[in-house]
Amino acid sequence: MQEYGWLLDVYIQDNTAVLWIKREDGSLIRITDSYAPSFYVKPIDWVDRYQILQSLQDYEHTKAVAEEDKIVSIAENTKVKLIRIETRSVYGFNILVKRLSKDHEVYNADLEHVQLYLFQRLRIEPTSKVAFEHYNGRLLWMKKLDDENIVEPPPFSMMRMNMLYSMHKGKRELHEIEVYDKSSVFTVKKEDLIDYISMQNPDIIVLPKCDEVALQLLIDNKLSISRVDEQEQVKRQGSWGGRILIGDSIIGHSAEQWGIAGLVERARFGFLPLGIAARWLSNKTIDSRNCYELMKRGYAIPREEYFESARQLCELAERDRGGINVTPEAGILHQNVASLDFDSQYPNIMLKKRLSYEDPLGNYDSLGLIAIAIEPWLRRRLMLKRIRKELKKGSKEREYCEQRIDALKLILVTSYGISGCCWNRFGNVLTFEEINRYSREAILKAKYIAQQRGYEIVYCAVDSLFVKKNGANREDYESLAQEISEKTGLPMSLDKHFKFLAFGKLKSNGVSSALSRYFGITFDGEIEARGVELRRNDVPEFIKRFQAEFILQLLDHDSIEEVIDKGLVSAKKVLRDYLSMIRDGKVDTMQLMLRRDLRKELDKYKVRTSHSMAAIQLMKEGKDVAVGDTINFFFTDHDNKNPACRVRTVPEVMYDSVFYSKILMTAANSILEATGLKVESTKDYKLGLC
DNA sequence: GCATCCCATGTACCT
DNA sequence: ACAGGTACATGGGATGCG
Repeated sequence: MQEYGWLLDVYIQDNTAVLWIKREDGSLIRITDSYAPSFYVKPIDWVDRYQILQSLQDYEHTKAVAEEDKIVSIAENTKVKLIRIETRSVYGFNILVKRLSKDHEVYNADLEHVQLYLFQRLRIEPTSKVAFEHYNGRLLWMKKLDDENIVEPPPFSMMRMNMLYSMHKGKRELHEIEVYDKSSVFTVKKEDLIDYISMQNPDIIVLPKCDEVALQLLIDNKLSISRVDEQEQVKRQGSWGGRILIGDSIIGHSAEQWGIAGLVERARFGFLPLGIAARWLSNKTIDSRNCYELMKRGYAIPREEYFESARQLCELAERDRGGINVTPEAGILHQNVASLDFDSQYPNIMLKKRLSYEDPLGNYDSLGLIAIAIEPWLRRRLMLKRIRKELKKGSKEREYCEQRIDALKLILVTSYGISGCCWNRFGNVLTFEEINRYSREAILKAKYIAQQRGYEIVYCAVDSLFVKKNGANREDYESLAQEISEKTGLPMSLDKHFKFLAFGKLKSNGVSSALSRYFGITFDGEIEARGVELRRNDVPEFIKRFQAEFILQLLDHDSIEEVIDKGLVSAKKVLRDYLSMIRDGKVDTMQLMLRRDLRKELDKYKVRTSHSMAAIQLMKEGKDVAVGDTINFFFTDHDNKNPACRVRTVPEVMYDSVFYSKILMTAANSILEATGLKVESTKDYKLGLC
């Protein structure tokens, strides 16, 4: 009987492929499929070939041995006679690969088994909508159904939880679990958790420090997880018994930011199970897509094919340069500025110029590996952007759409980033440099065209151009972008139309302005900022709120005269209000917390940074602190000689009002300095302080 | 002997 | 194990001062 559903998870267990499918009625079904792992080996000569074939004939681990013609290098593209070894088990596979790879080139040998199964046998991306049939739980056939135009993600349910610990006889113990439901939070006792999970029956469970916590939970609850390979299952691919377990912070985003839609997008691009797609970084994810595309085309995957030739230093200096930029004038308030951006500049360059690892200069017209891997996804992202325009702001559909767009953006940008990276199996520095060269060329051309049309260049960086012209309106800027698109062959569009815009001064020398540090207000009345305090994650909420308010009060006016007359006055009032709030000790300490990530083990810190000191305090209180944790702390005595006495993690002591006044002033000053607006003297405010 | 400046270094965050 | 860039604290040594 034919059934329909979505491919929730796939993994290899006990030498069998296990597929979990979420059916349309919401039920979950587990189906198995046979899997015989295989790889290739290249004989050195005919004697060697004979020996390999002989030695494997009746070997206990081999199921079948055969010769096949395969392409083994993207650079050469010619077929080579390889020996294909099909093994009886994952164990046998590992033994044979280890033995043969000592003296031979082996192929398809360093991919995960689930990848080999998906690429060679199932050939359907996990999370896809599928039609299938099974007999007694054995897969008979499965077909991918098209759901490419549906913005809504598959109906996978997600549950997010947080662990609360308590101290018991000097030992840290899991006490209860906080579970986040759509809008509410409630706690579940440890012993009730498994019942609760069974009741809610989520497909995806999001939990902090996924692997350790998940394993411990399952072991604590004696849930048939004693077997080593099941523990491996959880650790390596984040799935267990039809549920996907992922960490709460995934590749730079939280699980919510990705959303199921974003994760599905990543899984489909990587041709990977959701749990793996959620934990693998971009290099591996893109490698996965590359390998799939190559295997589909008759390639055997080499262990490494990274290319970098030795070159003269002067040649390097000439070629290996990043994007150019024109430093903006700081200290003045620009009016009527437009920012024009090349859309997906790097991916478009790679495609248009046919640049790829194997053809770094784009000499041949054929589609290279990079284009093969990303072209469909660049097109898909454009389609999603078109769909987004039709979706209402704040609607669920729009959010799904945006999650997909963001996930693809990361993949596309990263495919440029890894093009010349030595960790990339197929990487080639020449390709990377050539992309940069075209990027420079394009932005130079854009600059030239804008100047020809009488626009003043305010700022120009890798893929964006800030221009202004007296009396120019939105349509003028749009047609300029249009012209640049046509002449460079790379799509460019108007991003923001600023009423007022200012660039931050470089803190190090105070003169030239900083790259990518600006703020302004658009004609839609929206504040836009890059790089300044209010955009920084480690700055206290109170300071960020202040700076946003300060900029709004200063710039939300119709003319520069009004900014000077009214804006400056009301902004100064905001500054005074916030300063007195700090001075009077009225600010909620939670609003003054700095957040900083612990990026290595505590004992590895050479410098006693404030957040590492805070982390030590937390540890002494019995909290568990680990790499990757975000430390929340605030300053109680910033100038204390002893770094350990400067900070606190819990708001039991009064904050250091001098310190917070100082950074508030800095946040205000960097705005005023950037605009060049004269305040009599910022010392005035300091007087009010002491 | 102590405060202050200078600067390399370490660390984290942003685009 | 994406690249490239900035900001800013720390702490040891140099310098200044009494």
